[in-house]
Amino acid sequence: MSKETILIVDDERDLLDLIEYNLEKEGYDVLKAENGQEGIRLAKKHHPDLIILDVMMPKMNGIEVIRELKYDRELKFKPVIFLTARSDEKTELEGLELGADDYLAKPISTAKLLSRIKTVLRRVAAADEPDIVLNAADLVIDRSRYVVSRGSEEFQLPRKEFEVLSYLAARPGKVLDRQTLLNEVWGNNIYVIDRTVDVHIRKIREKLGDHYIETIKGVGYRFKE
Amino acid sequence: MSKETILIVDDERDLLDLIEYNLEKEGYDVLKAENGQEGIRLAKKHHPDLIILDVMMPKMNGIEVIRELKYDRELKFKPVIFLTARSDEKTELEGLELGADDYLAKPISTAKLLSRIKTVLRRVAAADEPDIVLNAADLVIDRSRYVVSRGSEEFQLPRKEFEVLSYLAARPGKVLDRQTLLNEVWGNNIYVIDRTVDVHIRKIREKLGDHYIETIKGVGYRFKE
DNA sequence: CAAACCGTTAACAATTCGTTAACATATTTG
DNA sequence: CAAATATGTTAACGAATTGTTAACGGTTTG
Repeated sequence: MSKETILIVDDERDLLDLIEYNLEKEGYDVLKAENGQEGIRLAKKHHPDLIILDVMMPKMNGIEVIRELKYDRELKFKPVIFLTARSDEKTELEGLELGADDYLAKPISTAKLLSRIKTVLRRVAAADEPDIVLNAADLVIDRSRYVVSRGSEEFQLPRKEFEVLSYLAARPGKVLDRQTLLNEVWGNNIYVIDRTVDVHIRKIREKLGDHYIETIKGVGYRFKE
Repeated sequence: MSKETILIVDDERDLLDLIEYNLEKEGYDVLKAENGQEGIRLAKKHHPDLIILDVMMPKMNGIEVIRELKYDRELKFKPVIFLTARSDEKTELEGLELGADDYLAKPISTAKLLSRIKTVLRRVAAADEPDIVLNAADLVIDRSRYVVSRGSEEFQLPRKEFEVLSYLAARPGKVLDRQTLLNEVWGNNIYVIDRTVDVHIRKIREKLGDHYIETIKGVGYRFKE
């Protein structure tokens, strides 16, 4: 098992070096970025296992960085630890979908940061990330191409339908209720009526046939095993 | 056209930091290793574009590092610049098949090192271009002449349009979001709004027809397979 | 030095997608 | 079986995304 790579994004060079020193001592590979743009670039290039991100930065702040990273399928699910100087920044962060993320108030304690890092990395290691190409029933779901195919047939599903299908197909046999689907596909704090899920399921069935997704009445939906 | 990554392996921490400082100033990504083992590990993990390697190191010297790297398919042809303290070390190195490599005598001059790095990287970049002529769909994309042709028709695309088309056409079927295109075609430290991509796509479609590049709404663009 | 060209941005138009609401149908429960 | 509850289905609206055009400044070219 190779060392894990951690990307630190902070505009204070001193803090950057301090964290680097401590993380390297713990055996992590460290990437440093002094601004958001650079952080995004390094993240896209090296796919770190964890990102430590200062919320308050000139030009592009941490929240903007996160928004940007969420567009990248490879990085969307990377865990992030936010560094916040003021508690009201924390409030602002709660508006985002944070997934496996965490936050830490400045001034940071090195011991606390290390402890958080280990916790987050352990949690992520346990979670199984879906494959880029998913085989489910007689379908091939290719996330990098955004295409669903069955034999030589190809289906172009709009984004939400594609994501709902992906999520279900990645967990065949498992019944997922609407609220879970909304949390996982839409995000934790987007407020959308749960019947919206039904409509997307309907559209997926219309395109692919209705024998892939089963309805478990009173509970939710599941992808046929 | 992203930044190039350079791995420095040297047991002198001061020299390591000095080189790092200068390379970062020049816009390279820098990885540091203080011994051969660590250097090999970082090389395998990050696939740097160039390796700067001290010949004289305790435990595992530079020559052993190279022997090890030559076993790795991915790293076998990576260019290496050796730092040698004595001229007889250079003699020893000439016994190896070094390919695109180079030497530099210690104590090193920063200016000279930078100049060598640029030369080596330029040479590699020229040889490294996957295909000078790219066949995609019914198009022939000639990188050396900057011409796109379909049968006997020839199209002269401006540079950015040409590069966007090339990048997409080299990865048929793959959906590329705007940010990725900006990073890869424009480069990482260029600040351009992502809608600029749309305009270039539009112009490419205008010239070649709109059946080559598909829009994946909410995600990005892809070249038709 | 003027003209042409290129890359970028901004503004507006067109389109698609996501969501909701409303009604229909199915299933469960008392 | 009737009522209550849950899901299926459709259509329409609005928001989000992309298409398209034009203009501006910078650079290259004749």
